[in-house]
Amino acid sequence: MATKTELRKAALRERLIDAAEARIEQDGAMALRARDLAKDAGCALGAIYNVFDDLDALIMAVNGRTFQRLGRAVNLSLDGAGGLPPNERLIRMSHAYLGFAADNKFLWRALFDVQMTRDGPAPDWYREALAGLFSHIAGPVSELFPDEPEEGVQLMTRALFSSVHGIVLLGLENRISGVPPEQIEAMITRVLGQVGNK
Amino acid sequence: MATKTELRKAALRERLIDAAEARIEQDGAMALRARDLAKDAGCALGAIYNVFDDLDALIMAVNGRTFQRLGRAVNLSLDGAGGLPPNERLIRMSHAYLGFAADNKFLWRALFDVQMTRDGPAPDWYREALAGLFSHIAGPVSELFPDEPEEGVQLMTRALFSSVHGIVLLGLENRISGVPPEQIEAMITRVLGQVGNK
DNA sequence: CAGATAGTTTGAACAAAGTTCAAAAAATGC
DNA sequence: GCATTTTTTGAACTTTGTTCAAACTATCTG
Repeated sequence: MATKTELRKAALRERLIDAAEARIEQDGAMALRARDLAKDAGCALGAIYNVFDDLDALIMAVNGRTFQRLGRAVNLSLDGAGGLPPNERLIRMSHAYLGFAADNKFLWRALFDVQMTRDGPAPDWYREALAGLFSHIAGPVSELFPDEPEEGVQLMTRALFSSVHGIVLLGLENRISGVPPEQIEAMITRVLGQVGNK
Repeated sequence: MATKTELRKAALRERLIDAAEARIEQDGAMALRARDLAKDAGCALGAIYNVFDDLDALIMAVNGRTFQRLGRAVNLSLDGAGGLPPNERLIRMSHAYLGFAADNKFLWRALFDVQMTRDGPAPDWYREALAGLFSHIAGPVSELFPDEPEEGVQLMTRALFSSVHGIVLLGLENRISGVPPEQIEAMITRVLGQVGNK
């Protein structure tokens, strides 16, 4: 049953995720402060810890939302692209990935940053969300390599995702390399354009 | 002139970098503690700040060393490989990159992690070290694409480095995906094996 | 409805951790 | 050998995440 207390708890949970999402979007996950969040959500400092184990857990909750949005963005890029050659579909998805990362820099980075801090394995839903992304890529890849066994397709899928991820990661990191978005797009296109050529 | 004081300062600097390197290698850059370092180096807590602006600057000094070692490792992989086809040379370098990252996980990660925390651009020597890595890749790439203008070669070079970096990054991040090293190697080989095929 | 009991929320207090800076120690100059 | 400058020191300050005894609220019972 949903007691009054449970409802309040759920509402607070929501408000905290909202606040954390806004703050991460603005300043990045590193800049999250428990006291700021409590103010934003209109609750006591300690209340955060009645709802989340720690701030990392709260960031992970935000990551859950971000993963949903990322998945939708990548999916959307395939709308009406069913007839295109697999190469082209891979490029579209990757460009969508780049676009999402560029538009949601801090939120997107939080997706991969937090994991590095933690010790244990990522939660199940997290691994599943990543697997979901992979599954979209596996389609075109298996079309590109029809003779490849299942295992090889999986490996290639993972490899291509990682490649695009790396290009986006270093491309957006303008402290290190700083490349304009059109060039990042061009890099993806060139690398993926090669794939499957005999 | 090298006064006695300056010599001591230089020696302390060295000891601090040694200590920080050892600690990062063991537990990662996140686990660096100013008080631990002071004990390790046999100096006062405040002495760290006479020699480095802050702990980030110390980590960057360690990164300097790590970059040197990484550069040597990648170079070494080309020893006696001058006659190999460019594809093969790219694969060798990338495998060396993977090997270094796997053997120096925390130190290698510090190379790219710290930048994300900072605001300003990376120091000159850092960008130059990265450019040095790129330059080794540019050779084989321009052989693979002889008709490509300089700019396109640079773009492709950056793209390939980023791809390999992404594969290594996600491959070693076993909280997220956890792939055995041989498979990471296979992923690199497959992606780079495609490059340049017409 | 009042009082007792169980559950919830609160924010002051605690425990790190990076950084500063007045005072002590050391080096240098005369 | 004293005075002055420079260097080194570590206690103190600040900022954080996190805890937990106390205050508060809700629920139950007669």
